[in-house]
Amino acid sequence: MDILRNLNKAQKMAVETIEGPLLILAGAGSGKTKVLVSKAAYLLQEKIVKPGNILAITFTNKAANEMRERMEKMTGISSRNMWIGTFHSICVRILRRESEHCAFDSNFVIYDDHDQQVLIKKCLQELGFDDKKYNARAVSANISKAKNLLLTPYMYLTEASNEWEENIGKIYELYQKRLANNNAVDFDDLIMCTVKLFEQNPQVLQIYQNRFQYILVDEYQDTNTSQYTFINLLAASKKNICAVGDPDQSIYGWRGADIKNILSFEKDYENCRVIKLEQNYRSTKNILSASNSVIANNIQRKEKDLWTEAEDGELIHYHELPDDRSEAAFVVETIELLRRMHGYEYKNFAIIYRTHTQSRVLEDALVKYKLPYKIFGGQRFYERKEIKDTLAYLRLLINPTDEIALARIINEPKRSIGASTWQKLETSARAKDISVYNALDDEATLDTLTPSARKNVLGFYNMMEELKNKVNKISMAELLNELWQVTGYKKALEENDPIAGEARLENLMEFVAAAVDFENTAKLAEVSDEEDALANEATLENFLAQISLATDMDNWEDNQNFVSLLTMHATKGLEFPVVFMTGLEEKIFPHSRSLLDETEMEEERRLCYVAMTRAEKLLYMTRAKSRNIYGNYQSMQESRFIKEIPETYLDAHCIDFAPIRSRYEYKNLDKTNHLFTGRAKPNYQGNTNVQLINIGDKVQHAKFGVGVVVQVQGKGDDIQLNIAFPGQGIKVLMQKYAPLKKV
DNA sequence: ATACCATTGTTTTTT
DNA sequence: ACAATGGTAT
Repeated sequence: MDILRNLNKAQKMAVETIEGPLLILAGAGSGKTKVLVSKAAYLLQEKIVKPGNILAITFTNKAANEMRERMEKMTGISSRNMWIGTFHSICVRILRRESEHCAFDSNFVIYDDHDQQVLIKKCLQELGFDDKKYNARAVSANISKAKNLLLTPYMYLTEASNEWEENIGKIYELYQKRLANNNAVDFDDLIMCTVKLFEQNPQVLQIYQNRFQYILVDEYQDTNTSQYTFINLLAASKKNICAVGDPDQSIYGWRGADIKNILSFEKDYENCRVIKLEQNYRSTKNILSASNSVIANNIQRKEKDLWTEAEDGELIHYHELPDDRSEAAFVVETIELLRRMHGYEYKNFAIIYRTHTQSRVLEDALVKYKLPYKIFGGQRFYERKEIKDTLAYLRLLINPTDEIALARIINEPKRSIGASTWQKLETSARAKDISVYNALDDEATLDTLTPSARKNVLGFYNMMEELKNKVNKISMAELLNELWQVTGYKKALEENDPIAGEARLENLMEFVAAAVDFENTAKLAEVSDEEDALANEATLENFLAQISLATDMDNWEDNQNFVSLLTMHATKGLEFPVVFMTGLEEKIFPHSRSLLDETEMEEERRLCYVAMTRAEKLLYMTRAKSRNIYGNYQSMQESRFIKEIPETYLDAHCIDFAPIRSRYEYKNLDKTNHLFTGRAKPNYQGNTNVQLINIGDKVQHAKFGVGVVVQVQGKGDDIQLNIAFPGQGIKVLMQKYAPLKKV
């Protein structure tokens, strides 16, 4: 019995307990993933459970992919029919199949954060609310909170106790209506709609209850009310639910996660078994002891005893630096030192921080030192303008009622369909109660436009109609190329901005690659999968859904060699030989917004615990005495979390200003012929105009065209160029700012 | 209709 | 410091 061989006693018991409710309290680094994978494998191989009867829910796509891969490797059984995914992806799948019971069609689109804000702003306008008092961000946070608690607009309005809440309720109500008009849902809807679907259609719920005989839930401590309800509905009949989590790692309270869900699991399920995994296989004794000391300061907590057989290891390295730039330089120099002297590789390092903004200084330092790195944060690739534009086109093709998408691209590239024309279209569409897209070829609507606008609008409409006919008939790559061609998008990129356009075109190519990849994977699945063909089909709808739910954490590739930069939240579930925790300062970490609230402070402390326990061998903690915030320097106090680590585990250093400072001031690095020459190629794409330009060179400028350099002044970062552009005279340009390219 | 400038808010964390 | 917005000039 291979599956059980490499497990300790508690782990083995957790795997073998398969009937009835089971709670696994898994401390950091206790082999949680291993247990989950083994359990799924055990069910399939030893208990002959069909893959289709297992539902495994993880917190991230990355965790889902990892589970899938490891399980297939362990058993050799295809996991294709097994439902593994995040709450969101599982719910999309269910909603697509059951859309007949819902307020939308099966080709619904998923609005991201940005689309959501745009729509809320429109609602605010429509209702005549002051968008200063009701800013879109705050409103969407409130709506999200309501949805996480499964409150419909009606319920919210009923419970509203003041004017603000009443108005939020009204906005919420209209927002839902507009979403329905656009055949769109937001992230929170995915879960809430599925729960409502189950509650209102017992016969549908029953189908899924019968199907999912075994349910595994990862990171149970981070479930919110709607997710909790979703799980409970599904598990209600068979009660074969296995929840895995660690209350000490609950860090998503701000997103509605309720730590009570895991704490009351035993009350929720009678005859529940509880298994604790307390042996840590990840970190050294010192790292573990230090982490345990910090988390012990939380009052609201179940005692837990995490231990390890590992050696003591080095003490926690704590360094105080004069400012944020020296902090960054220190981190980068230390990485390079460890790499050269102690045989670490770039991929062994993680630099982590509390907020994304902190990454900028660190990135600067990495660029200067020429280290390869990758920043993980949000959905950067899919948020690029050219990608979002393309997505808007695609969304419109499958769902013409999507007005947010239409508004985005109707005049992108420029087709002389401006704000006033849009206004007329929208007014007319509202009056006739049709979508704006349908108004585009409505005679009465067109009559309200100027002749030239009419021509442009019709041209756009016909173009889109022709593209629409090709959807799901030609390959994704063909469709994309055709789209960029006929819409003139590619041409506009090339012409308007030859320099930046090139990078954008590369992104578009990367997008094609992603599409082709999706198509291939999905086609593979179609062949082998009778049961679930619909959900895996290589359709544009499914491709878009996958993208909406994708993050750049998903494509984490272990074989690539770079330093990882990420937020503390994003590190959950990951581990690194060497971890740098930066910005250990009051107001940064713990964050200023949590200083006054004891509950929030405890969540910050759990976050600290999560971050510290990511480290296997070495843990560095750093802080700056002074930090650039909102553009000017502020003096910072040491984080309380440092004070909570007993001195016996700490090796503290304070690096003051001169003369040591120069060592950590990377500005002068080249001149002093420092020990680091940097061999690796950075994957930094930003400032690529570090090119040698001399008098007489021909250069291409984004706006002025081709010119000849007639004079070069200054040096280093401040090179000033005088360039003669035929017919436009001599322009004086700063090389670092000017969009220039040598020709 | 567009391009440019001034002003504003924005910074927690994410599917 | 920066991005996003809104207003004004072309």
